[in-house]
Amino acid sequence: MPGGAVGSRRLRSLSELEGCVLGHLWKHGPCTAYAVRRQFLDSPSSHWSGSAGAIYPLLARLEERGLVTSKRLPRGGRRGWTYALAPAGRTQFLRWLAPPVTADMVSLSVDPLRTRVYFLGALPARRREVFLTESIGKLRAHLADLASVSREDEFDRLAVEGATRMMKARLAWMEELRRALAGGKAPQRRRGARAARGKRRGG
Amino acid sequence: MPGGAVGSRRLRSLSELEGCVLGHLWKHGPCTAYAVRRQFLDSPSSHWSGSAGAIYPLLARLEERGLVTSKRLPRGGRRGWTYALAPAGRTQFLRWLAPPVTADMVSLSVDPLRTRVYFLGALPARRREVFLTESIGKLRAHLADLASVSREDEFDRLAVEGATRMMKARLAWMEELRRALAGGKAPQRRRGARAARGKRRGG
DNA sequence: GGACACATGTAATACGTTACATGATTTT
DNA sequence: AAAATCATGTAACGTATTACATGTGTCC
Repeated sequence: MPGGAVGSRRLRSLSELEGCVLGHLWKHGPCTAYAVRRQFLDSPSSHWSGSAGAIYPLLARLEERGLVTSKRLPRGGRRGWTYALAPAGRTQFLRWLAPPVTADMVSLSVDPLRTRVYFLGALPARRREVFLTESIGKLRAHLADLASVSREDEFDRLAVEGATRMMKARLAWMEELRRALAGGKAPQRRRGARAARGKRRGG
Repeated sequence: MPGGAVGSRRLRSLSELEGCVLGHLWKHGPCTAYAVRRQFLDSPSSHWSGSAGAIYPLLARLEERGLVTSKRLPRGGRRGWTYALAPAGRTQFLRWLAPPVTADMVSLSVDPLRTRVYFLGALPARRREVFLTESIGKLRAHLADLASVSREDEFDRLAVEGATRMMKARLAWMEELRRALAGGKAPQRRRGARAARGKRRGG
């Protein structure tokens, strides 16, 4: 989420992405910007693309704030730097990691599938079924992918376990949804329902 | 997610927020920008803040693209407009709503709680417990809030059911996590673990 | 009739995205 | 050594956020 102007640059708390990057540095030790990118590039369920345009400037900003330090790459002719967590960065990272737990941390983020369910009444029954079937298929595939993501420590394992549980809940929900809509009591399936609703609307 | 320059402005597909706004217009008929804002303002688990700076310009852009039409408010001296879904907007909305289901629609978005679990090893056991306990408490409160959000139609009900299921999965996961970490086999609880890990890191 | 919330915007800012431009390394 | 891929960035862009400015209605 793009942030506005908040407080004096130095004291601003970390964004989620900044926290993740600092966390990577904490967990894996000094590394290049590209190694950080790869974490996002490789993850099947990362919200961020790990685009170069995000990571390189972000690390530059973190260095400007004194949260990381950089050294020229020692090996070979490759230009570029390795970044390491600075003491101030460690402090900020722990502050970001620890309580208090804010409201936006517990609330669900946007879910494109759920969002569309709100408006599923706009589709004829046939297309709804196609949508649900396709979603369920992709959900299953994604769940299978989750099983093979790397878990380098106990906490990775626990976190992936959480992701898996949520994916399973989402899948089960969509399966029930399909059953409910395909079965007897499908809402708005009687003839003329579409036209009748159309009159209420603008276009 | 902030988008880059993609294709010619006219043909660009809708962002999630644009889809939601058009969907609101489809579902509730013509209304003011503020009424749209309220949907986000009132929802306890919306990713978007519904800030004025997001909605007013967004509706202006949609009008520019011919997806909505506006009329001056008929009632009273209040300035401002009501927006209605235009035929082109309806078409685009249905295109946004329907298949194909893309990968980013099925993958889990960022979850601040889960993100932190990856790095929970950075906290001493005591602070971990505080974090988990506090999270669980807020999760329960949020779940209670979910029970009272408005459901104006069957699809609202189904969507909220999905949100509830995911929240419950998240809660159950965190409860188990707390049990696992508090109980016997807590990782890195032996003395000196922190210092030992510290040597690996930069700070 | 002043205080206060509601409603309607605008301004400045930050930042993640795509697309592009090179340089280095490996493959063929 | 030409081609392909990996790694390191930069540029332009869109857009959500916070903060502010102002007008309108309601409540004491």
